Amino acid sequence: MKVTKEAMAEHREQIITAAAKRFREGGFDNVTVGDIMKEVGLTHGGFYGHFSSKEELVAVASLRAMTETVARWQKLIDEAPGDRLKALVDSYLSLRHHDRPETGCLMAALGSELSRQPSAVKEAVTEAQRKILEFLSGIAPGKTKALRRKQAIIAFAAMVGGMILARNSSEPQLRQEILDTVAGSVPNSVQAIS
Amino acid sequence: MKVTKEAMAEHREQIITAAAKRFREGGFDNVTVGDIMKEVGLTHGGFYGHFSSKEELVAVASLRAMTETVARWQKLIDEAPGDRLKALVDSYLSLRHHDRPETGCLMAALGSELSRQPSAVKEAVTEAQRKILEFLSGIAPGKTKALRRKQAIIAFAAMVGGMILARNSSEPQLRQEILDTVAGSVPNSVQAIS
DNA sequence: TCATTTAGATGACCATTATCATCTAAGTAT
DNA sequence: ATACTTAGATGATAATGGTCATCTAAATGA
Repeated sequence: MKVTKEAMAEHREQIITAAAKRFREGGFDNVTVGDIMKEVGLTHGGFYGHFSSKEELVAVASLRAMTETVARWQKLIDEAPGDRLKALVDSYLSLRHHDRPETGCLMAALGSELSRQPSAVKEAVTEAQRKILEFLSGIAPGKTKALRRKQAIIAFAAMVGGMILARNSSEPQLRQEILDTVAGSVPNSVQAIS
Repeated sequence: MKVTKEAMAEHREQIITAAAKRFREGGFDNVTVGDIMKEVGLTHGGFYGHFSSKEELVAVASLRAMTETVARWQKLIDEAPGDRLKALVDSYLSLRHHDRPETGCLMAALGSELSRQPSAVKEAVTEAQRKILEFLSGIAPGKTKALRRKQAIIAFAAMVGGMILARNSSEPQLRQEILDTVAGSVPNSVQAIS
């Protein structure tokens, strides 16, 4: 069953997209090549025509997830009036994001697993992380560039940590307390170090 | 080869301790029952005399790791002069902790995997998390109880997020920048929301 | 239109692992 | 000491999952 060149390219895209979702949802180890291919509507064997190994897909899909996220953030702040960083933080630390790791931030969904991946994966992620910090620096308030950079780092750390803590709280009340408290603190904390 | 009652209890402890280490080092999925038993000096089959399943060990070992951490923190602040929260944060966001996930904070080492564990595990972790927040509330500066509680949550989120971001930066420079920036911010951010 | 190329399907292989039944030798209670 | 109990060793089992060789049918180029 050969397929158009375009169809093949599309399949590749679909595999990456599906992987980026499923990995964030279930973790790299618990999602199989077969799972992903089935979701795309193909069979497991065809996978190795697109990627040389699952590890390669992990790298590509991780990058994809982070790119998606920045794109979503960009759209969000374009529409946000007033404090753009605050709008972003509130959206990040929302129940909606909490409930949907599969379309959310890669770091919050897979942060601890990522750090154990082979260096090829880690390097790709490092690059993407750099881009995220640059993006956040761009919307952070602050007089100097160095200050905005600091604010970006602090905000991102609080966002990722806050979401991970919230996702590990089975009590809805505690979960909400964490989300609200961290969200409420970020803009303040950021202004405090001026 | 039967063994003394005390020896058996000790074996159980050793299994939990080894598991708590290996899991933090390699992730729940990548460490096998056999790996852990081998580290203790026993064979894989004996495992099921101590635990009903690997899942049970995951829960017990997670709890153990968090308990260990709080104990270490207690010891640290007992010896720390001055700002206790700052001392703790600096120690947490150190290169030493960065390099040794296996003896460090469970949330930083396994945070994203934990949230996917069955509810029995998650509930145990939630309880431990509560204890950690109470502990941090106890050493946070602030006039009112509510304020100290907020500071505790914010600090913990920044610590966990900061360490995860650092562990995902393959560039030593970026890594150090993240650790330093987040560490430097926490006490400030905490005072800012008063 | 025909020959060539190749994306994907099929099926198998092999390694890994959680789990368990069975066995044995060493503690423990009488 | 003797009989009973049981922790741990051994080995098996069944499921899972990454990878690849092979096949086939459709697309492409001449």
